[in-house]
Amino acid sequence: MSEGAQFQQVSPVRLYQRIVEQIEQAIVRGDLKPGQRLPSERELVTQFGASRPTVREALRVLESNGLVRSRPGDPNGPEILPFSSAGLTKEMTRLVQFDNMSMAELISFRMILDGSASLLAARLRTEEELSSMERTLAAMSDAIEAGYGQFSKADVAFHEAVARAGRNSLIEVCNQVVRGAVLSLISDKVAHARNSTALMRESLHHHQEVLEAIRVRDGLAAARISRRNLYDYYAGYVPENEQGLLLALLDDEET
Amino acid sequence: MSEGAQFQQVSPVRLYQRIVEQIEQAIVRGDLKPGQRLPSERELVTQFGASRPTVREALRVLESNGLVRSRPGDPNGPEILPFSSAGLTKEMTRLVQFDNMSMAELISFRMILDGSASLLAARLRTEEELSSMERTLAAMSDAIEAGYGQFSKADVAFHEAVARAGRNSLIEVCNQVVRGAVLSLISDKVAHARNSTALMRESLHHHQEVLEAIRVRDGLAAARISRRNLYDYYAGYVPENEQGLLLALLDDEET
DNA sequence: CGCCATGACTGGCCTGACCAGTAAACTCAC
DNA sequence: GTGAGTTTACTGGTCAGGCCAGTCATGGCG
Repeated sequence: MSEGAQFQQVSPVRLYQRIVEQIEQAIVRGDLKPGQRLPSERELVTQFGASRPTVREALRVLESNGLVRSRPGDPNGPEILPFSSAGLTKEMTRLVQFDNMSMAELISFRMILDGSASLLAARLRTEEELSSMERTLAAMSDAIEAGYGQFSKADVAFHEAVARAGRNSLIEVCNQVVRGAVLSLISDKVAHARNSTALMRESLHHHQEVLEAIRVRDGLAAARISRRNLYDYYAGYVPENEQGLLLALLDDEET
Repeated sequence: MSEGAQFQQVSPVRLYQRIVEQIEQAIVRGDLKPGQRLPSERELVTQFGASRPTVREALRVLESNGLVRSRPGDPNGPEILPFSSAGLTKEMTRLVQFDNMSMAELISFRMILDGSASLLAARLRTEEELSSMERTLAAMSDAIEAGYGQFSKADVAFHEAVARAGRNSLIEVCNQVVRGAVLSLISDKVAHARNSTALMRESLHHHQEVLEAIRVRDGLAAARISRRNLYDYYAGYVPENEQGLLLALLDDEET
C-alpha cells in the first residue's frame, strides 16, 4: 500500500536529552530505585562523555520533572526521588491556567469527580476505610473552632480518604488541582466568608450525609449528595447564564 | 494561639528556577503568546543578569515541559509553543509505568469521564450539535474500510463532538490524555487486534447506541451505555483482580 | 570520651571560547 | 530589475576550566 512506509518526523536530539533518557529509563527499569544516589556531576561527566553544563542541563530537567533532587554539598550525589503525582499535578495546573476555564466548567468537573469518588467509595470501601473516613470527619468537627484553615485541611483529608476507598488516585489528583484552581479564583471572597462557623457546620453536615450514604453502600445516593453539596457551595460564584451547566449534573434526582 | 505563625518549608531557590518562573508566568499571563519569540540566549543573559549556562538550564526545563522550543541557528530566538496536553500524557504514562497507577484506574477514569460527557451532552445539546455528532458517526462508518487508523481518528472526532455538546473542555482534554496513555501502554496488542472489521463494526454500533440516547435526551442511559462500551472494550486488558474497580461503575443499571 | 577544626568532596554559578547551523543581506550576472 | 548564488552576522550546542559556598567524614585536640 502507498502508506506502507510511514516516516516519522525527525528532530535533532540534543546531547542532554540522551542523558535524560538514559537516566529516566534506568529509573523506569528499576535499576535506580528511590533513595539511591546518582554519581556526582563530575563523575557523570566522565561516564557520559559530556561536559558539565550538558550534564547539568539533563539533571535540571530531571529535577523539574520530580525524578531527582540535587542538594549542594551532598557528597552522595543527586537523590532518586520516590514516584509522585506532583508532576501530574503541575501539568494539570498548567492546563487549567492556560485555557482559562470558566468557573462553571471547573465546578462542573469537580462535581463529576467528587460524585464519582463517592460512588466508588460507597461500593468498594472496606470497614477500615469507612472508619478512616469517620475519623477525618471527626477531625473536621473538631477543627471548626480552629478556623477555616484547619477546617479546610481536614476537609481535604476527608476527600482523600474517600478517594482512597474509591481506589482511584487520578480522581483525587484532578480534584485537588481543580479545587486549587477554583480557590485561587475566588480566594478573596471565600477566605472571609467561609470563616463563619455556621458555614462550616453546614459543610460538615453535608459531608456527614455523604458518609452516611457510603456507610450503607448506596453509591448513587452518595454521588448525588456530593454533587449537590458542591453545587450548593459554589453555585453562587457562577454567573447565572452558566448555571445550567451545573444543573445538568443534578436533575437525575428523580430516578 | 500557639500555631498562629505557620512557617513554610524553605528551600533554596536556584537561579535557573527564578528564570523559569518568570518566563512561565509571562506565558500564563498572556504577555507571551504562542508563536512569539523569546530573546536570544545571549540577550536573556543580559536581561536576567545570569550566565548563559544558567539561562540555558532554564530554557531546557521550559523546553522539556513543552512551553518553548529552541532551534539552532534560528535568528528569531526560542519560540513560544501553543499549549499541548503532551506533557500531561507523558506524566500519566510515567505514573502507570512506575506502577503507581494501575491500568484499571486509567480505564475507570475514562469510564467516568466519557460517561459524564455523554450525560451532559444528552442534556445540553442543541440540534446543531446533534447533527454534528451524527456526521462524525457517519464518518466513522465510512472509515471502517480505511483501516483502524482512519477509524480511530473519526472515533476521536465523535468524542470531541460529544464533549463540545457537554460544554466542558476539561473533560475532553483529560479524556484525550487518558486515552493516549492507555493506548501507549497497550498499543502493541491493540494495533493489530483492533484492525478487524468486525470489532470496528461493533464499536460503531456501540457509538450509535450512545448517540441514540443523546438524541432522546436520556442522559442517564447515555452515560450508562458509554461506560459499558468502554468496559467491553478494555476489560480484557485489566487483570482479573482489578476488574471489580470497573464493575463498580456499572452496576447501577438496575435503577 | 566528646568536641571541633580541617580537608576533600559536593553542587551552583560564571567566563570565554569554538563550532555548525540559519537566514537575511548582499552581490553579481543576466 | 530580477533572479541566483555568496557572504555575513547572528543563532543555539557544546566544551574546558575556574571560583565559591556548602556538606560531611575524618582525625586530632582538649
